[in-house]
Amino acid sequence: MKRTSYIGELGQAQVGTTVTLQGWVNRRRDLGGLIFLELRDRSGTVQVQVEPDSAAFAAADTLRAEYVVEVEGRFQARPEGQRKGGLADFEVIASRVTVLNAARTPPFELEKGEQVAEDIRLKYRYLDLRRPEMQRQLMLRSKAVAAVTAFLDAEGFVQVETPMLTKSTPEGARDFLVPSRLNPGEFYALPQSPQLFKQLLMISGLDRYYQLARCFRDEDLRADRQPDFTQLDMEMSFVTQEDVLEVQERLMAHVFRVVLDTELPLPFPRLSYHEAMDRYGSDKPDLRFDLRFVDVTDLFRGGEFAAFAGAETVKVLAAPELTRKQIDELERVAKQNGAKGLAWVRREGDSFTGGISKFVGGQAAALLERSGVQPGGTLLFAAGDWKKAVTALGAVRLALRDLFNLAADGPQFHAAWVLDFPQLEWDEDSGTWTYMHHPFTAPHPEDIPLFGTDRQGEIRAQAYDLVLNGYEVGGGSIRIHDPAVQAQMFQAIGFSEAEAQEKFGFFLDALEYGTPPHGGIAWGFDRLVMVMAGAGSIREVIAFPKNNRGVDLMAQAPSPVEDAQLAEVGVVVRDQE
RNA sequence: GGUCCGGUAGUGUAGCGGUUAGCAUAACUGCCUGUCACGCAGUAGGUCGCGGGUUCAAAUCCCGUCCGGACCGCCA
Repeated sequence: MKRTSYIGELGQAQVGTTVTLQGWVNRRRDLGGLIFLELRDRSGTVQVQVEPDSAAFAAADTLRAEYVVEVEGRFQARPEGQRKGGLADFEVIASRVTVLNAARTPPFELEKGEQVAEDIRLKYRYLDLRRPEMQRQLMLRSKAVAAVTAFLDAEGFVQVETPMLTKSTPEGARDFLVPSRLNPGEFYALPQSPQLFKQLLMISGLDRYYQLARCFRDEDLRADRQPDFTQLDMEMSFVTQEDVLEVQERLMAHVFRVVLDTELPLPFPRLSYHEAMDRYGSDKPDLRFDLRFVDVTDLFRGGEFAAFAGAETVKVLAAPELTRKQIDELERVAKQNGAKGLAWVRREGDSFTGGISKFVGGQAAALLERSGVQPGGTLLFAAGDWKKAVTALGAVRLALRDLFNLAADGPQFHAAWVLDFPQLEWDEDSGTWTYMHHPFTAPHPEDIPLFGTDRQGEIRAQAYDLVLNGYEVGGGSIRIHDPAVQAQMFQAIGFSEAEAQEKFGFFLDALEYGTPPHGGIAWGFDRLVMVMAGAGSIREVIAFPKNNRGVDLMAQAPSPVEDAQLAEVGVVVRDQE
């Protein structure tokens, strides 16, 4: 290799030596007689000076932004008074400049990076990825992979790869389908997660498994959701929930220590699903700030304000002083998240004005005391079914966070566990019970007798979510290892024995051949890296992401295919209307 | 499927009923020996996303549509 070092490795020690560097022209400052170049590689940038009588001058004169060049020259300190700190204390006096490749004028200025429309950055992703910020994020991700691998390997986890072409299952997310040429009319599905395979590995006796698994879900996208994404998938045998959480906390702390030099306080705080929903209106609450709901259901029950009088739940959130415009915006948020409206009052002295204040006269003292609202501050109310009310107010809580930058005063990272999810959830659309996590999640043993009773909605699952800064970065459970409990579970969700056999027969068979108690978790690895990098979107930490319509704007995927290809796999495309 | 925001030279934006569609930056040409967002002078660059409507007149107002983004539904 002709290159003597990365640019970022240069420093005082190299002063006086001749170096050969290779990289891209970041910037050219042509003073006529004298040309300055900024040369960039993945490690940094350095200034190159080309003097008019130098053999390098002719080549340097032709350079433009993003040309690929090799520069040979003397590395030296800059004249005093022109040292700008760091590598800008030094420069390379070029003796030779070789153009390794010319470049067309870039479609956007790389240094404008973040300000450029994202679709243009995505179309020219290879240029966007030249930006130091993007390279920093990819390198951070790479470090996180290395840290995870080192930790889990040391803890005795075995890395196993599971198939990408597998069986479609009817439940959960929509599958991506792959036609089978050798079995016309039949399809593989891409895995939504390696769930059954990792459980089978426990049945196989591997005891501890992990994998950075690519997963695929054909659902609508969000800033933190891609159709293909990466899970750090783990499973352990002969463990209790407590064992899983303990390893996970040490793993997470290790990753933050190695990658970010940040200590996460252990153990992580825990709250139940019910507490999380009841206080913060989310099963993944952002706990960098507290701002919790206050229950005031009793103050309004049977009172004069009809909208609150008969409500199952009335919650209130104490906000800072808000303008009418801000309240309108927050009401819009509440409505989009299922509320009928967002009632409010403003504190003036020891009473309330505006909004629904004429209905709260009698409750003013109690409201003041319970909410602790500051003078001038606003109380925001949500009422209705418990779940609807808290969910809507939870969205308002996050809108307030964004409005007043509430997370800024808290810790940079806040990790917590959310536990005791319901085993079953009533699905209003289908009028049936369904699982909340997945159908292999083990219930709390003492709740098992509730299966099949009218209290089965109270069954708690041994399921847990890892929440970081308001993002669900991990979720898992202890699994059912007793075929009899598995049968009860299928029955509860209206799965006939025949259906269960057809969909999961191989797995149910396996359960009967000596299944150890086991449990595990999967991290949404892209999301975790996003939070660690301080990025606002998962796309910022994925090299080649898709946009929010699932389109790869660079590769132009998806795309139509040749009729001959379709014929080979036995697929006929119907006209769209 | 729904709600909201946006679309004007390569890029980022101003203009919001009558403008020669402006500014910055990038690009190109010339000048310039210590710049570092180099500077100076000049040149070129626009289907104002697309279609329809209102109007004497539309980048501007209305409707539709396409594209981009955020969110709801969905995502075990």
